[in-house]
Amino acid sequence: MLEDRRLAVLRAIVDDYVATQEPVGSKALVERHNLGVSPATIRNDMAALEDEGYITQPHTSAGRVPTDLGYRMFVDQLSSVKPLTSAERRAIQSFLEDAVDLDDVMARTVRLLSQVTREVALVQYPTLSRSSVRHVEVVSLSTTRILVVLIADTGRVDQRMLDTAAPIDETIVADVRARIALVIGGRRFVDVPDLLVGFVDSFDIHDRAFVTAVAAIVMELAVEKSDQRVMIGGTANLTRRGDGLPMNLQSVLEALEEQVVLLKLLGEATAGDAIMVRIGQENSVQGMEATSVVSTGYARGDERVASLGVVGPTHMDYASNMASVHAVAQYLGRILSDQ
Amino acid sequence: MLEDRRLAVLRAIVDDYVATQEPVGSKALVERHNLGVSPATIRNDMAALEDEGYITQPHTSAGRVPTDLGYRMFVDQLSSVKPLTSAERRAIQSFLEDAVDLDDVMARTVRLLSQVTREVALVQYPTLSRSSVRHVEVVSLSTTRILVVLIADTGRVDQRMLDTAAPIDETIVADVRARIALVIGGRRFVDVPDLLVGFVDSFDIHDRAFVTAVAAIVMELAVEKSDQRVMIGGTANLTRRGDGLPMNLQSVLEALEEQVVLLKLLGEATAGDAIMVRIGQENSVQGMEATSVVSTGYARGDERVASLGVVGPTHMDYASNMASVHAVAQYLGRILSDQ
DNA sequence: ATTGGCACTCAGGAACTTCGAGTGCCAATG
DNA sequence: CATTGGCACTCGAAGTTCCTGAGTGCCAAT
Repeated sequence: MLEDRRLAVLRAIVDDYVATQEPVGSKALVERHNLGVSPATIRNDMAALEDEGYITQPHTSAGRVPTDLGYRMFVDQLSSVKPLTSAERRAIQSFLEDAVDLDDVMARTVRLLSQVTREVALVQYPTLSRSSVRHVEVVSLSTTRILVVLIADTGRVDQRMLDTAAPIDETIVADVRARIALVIGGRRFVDVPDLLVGFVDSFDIHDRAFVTAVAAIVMELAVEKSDQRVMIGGTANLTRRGDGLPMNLQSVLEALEEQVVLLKLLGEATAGDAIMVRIGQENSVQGMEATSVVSTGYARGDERVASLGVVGPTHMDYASNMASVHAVAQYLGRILSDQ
Repeated sequence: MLEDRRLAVLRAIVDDYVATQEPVGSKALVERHNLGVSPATIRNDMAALEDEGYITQPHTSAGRVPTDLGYRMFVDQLSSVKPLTSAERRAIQSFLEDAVDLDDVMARTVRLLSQVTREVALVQYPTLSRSSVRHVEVVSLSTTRILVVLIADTGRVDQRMLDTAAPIDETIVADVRARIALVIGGRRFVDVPDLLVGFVDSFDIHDRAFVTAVAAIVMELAVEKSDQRVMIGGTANLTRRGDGLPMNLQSVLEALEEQVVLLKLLGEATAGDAIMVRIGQENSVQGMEATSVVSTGYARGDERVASLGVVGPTHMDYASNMASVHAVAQYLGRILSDQ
């Protein structure tokens, strides 16, 4: 009972602080939320919450502000993800389904997510590893420059250039193209390295240098590059908060320019459709100590292919952002799967 | 003689203001630059310059600040583009030449340009129209989903998905692929629409719906989509300037999220290797009244293929930014051309 | 455990003052 | 006539002081 009210108080503090961005005091609390007790009682609870590390005072004689730990507790208490309104659902759906290609789908998703949450949105491209090779193409751009293109059945297209020391004959290019297509066409990306074992040996000794290079590139494309790309949008939302300096804008913008950082933020695979929330220092990225990340995976059919999420200040509206991230991930998965 | 000194004064004012960001007064001017006259004389000149609209006072009893017109005059006076140091040149070259594919080249260019200038950098993807079709691919991802891929001899790869009403037979896909490759393979992108006239008619009546759709997509890829992509980087540099509010960060960030805006900023084709400078209100984009753009074209071989440039506050260092933009454009052109 | 009462704290804002860089104008000068 | 030193004037920025009120912790009473 007593514990229950403490939690309610914490929840109320987070709610108010997220809404107003100002430290919240005991009196304001009892007014806005109808807890059936007096301010003095709340003060006792607040003192206790402060002892336990959930809230803190910016300075004596000011209200309380949640700590990272407080937000964590708040988020963990959040049981059910509140569903979106049907209008929102419709908007999402119709906005996404007009996309013309994978790039467009990703771009629309980023834009959608950033607009709905009013935070910075991140969307990772579908991983190749679980999908299979729809087509492989080897094209010569000039006599010493070859382009290797891999098309996945998700519609994702990756390419890589290769500059050769010696000029390459067109017939060899055609030969490599045909044979490599035969070997890996229709196979899963994860299997590509195994399939290519011994591939080089079947070629004339004179061409092996070239073929080796091509095979290496195909493997790189199939494995390494697979989950490297993250699209970002809505950075303007970082400036939205009233000039308060909850975080260092410069360092956040800098961090967000690094693909590696974005991947790190989206985090490792989460099980199932769980929504991951990383609060403040929980994400260990330099310069982003004052930001939180809400992310989740999305699936194509049954298979989880990548992640998406939003980045914002620790005092974000976790409940609604979690709902939005969840919903967008659902719809994105649907768009990628059906049709 | 008199006019000469006025120009010198204007130049000095711009120099100092760009360096310090603070209104510059007559006394400070004569101290920092050795104009051989007294502050009183400078004051007279400044009054004249103000009458002509080149400078202005934020308030009475403060120094002068250049107006857009003042910057314009300053830039127009800038005759020779000062060359970079050899160390800079080497850095640029080595940084760019490690790129593995076109995306990488673009990404590296953006990063380079933003780091060198410490401004926001924009780089447009090479236009297709002047280059030719290296390869065209039609792949079925599922029975009702077709992917069309166009590869340019610049190494640029564009794709687009097509969802069909009825399932499409694989043999037809192969047929279309072969025939369309025959028709447009090796031809210039600009000629593609002409070449496709009558293409559909050579197919069986039952397949025409599908073939028409594919042809339409190919044309779109070849023409419309051709110069739509601009890569951006270095937005963190917007926050660099001491908290002064020379421009509305939010609106600038918002504007920079729109591809269309970026294209508009880079502007129409400039003749030759001229460097275009748009100061303040000269670029008519909503929300970017307080920013300037320095841009130029870059060429692949002899043909100008696209633009790149930087965006920053009107009080940017025009001279050095122009030099950097010019140099990066040169090297980018070289990387794209040779090898 | 809860509550009303009460003294205490202290950031933020208002009002006021000071300081000095910078200006415009004018009379003097070569 | 362009240039210059002199001089009175202006006014934003920065510093100082004071006040207010939201908010606190503690205690005695219920």
